[in-house]
Amino acid sequence: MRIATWNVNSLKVRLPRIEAWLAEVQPDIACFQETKVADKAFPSLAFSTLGYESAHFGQGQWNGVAILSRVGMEDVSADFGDGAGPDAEARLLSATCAGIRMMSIYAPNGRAVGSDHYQYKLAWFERLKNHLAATCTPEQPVAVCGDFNVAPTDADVFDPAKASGGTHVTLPEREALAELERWGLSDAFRTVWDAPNVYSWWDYRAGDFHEGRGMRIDLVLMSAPLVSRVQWAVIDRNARKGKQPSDHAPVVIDVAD
DNA sequence: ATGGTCGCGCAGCGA
Repeated sequence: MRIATWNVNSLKVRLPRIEAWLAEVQPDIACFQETKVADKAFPSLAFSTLGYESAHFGQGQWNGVAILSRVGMEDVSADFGDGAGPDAEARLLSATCAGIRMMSIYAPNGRAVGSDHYQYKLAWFERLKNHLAATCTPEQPVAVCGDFNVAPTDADVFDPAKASGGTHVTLPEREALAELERWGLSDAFRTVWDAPNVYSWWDYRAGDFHEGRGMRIDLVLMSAPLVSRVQWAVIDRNARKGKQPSDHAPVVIDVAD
């Protein structure tokens, strides 16, 4: 079974590339982030034509997350299920596909260390941990996939001192990730590859992609019964090349059926 | 050292 996650940075602009990518890579389950469309504008027909059921949680111009599956989709749930009310932004969608509790997440950027947005980011991760505890257990197959806007270690950043104005690499952000791991999740990519300087996002500006200046901030976190099934992992750099790419590349994880 | 490009939507902000 092939599981993928991709921050597409606008479903509308990216749809032709997404369709070609689905046909080529053939994921069984795909999570998308930053769809930037309202639910009524979500192109579910384009995906059903390719054999996928789909669910979307959007808000219009910003944010928005989706899950596609060709191995079934049940118990779709938008937003947090921690009982603390709705988030102001569309950043979390959950569904069960082939027995796996899938979550497509788009963590807040944080903008600047210490800003209100940075505090919202840290609070958002706290809610994600509570959402996990309230809606599933680490003893079942769980995959939290998406744009975490956190680089787990300095090996995941081209230059920690220059990275994104200080955010994405701070101790509190990394501690928020570690909290999710303590709950019972593992970074699936790192179970296959330990090489440094492998990235999933590169700024559009200044030729950063071609110069190799990026960060690995798109992650697939899996619970123990699922991560034990991992067979292969890759970040699909080809999807970052050519005309009108997203600034993120997909992360693809193969697990035994 | 600085700024650089996209997407949104039509000015300038967010990433």
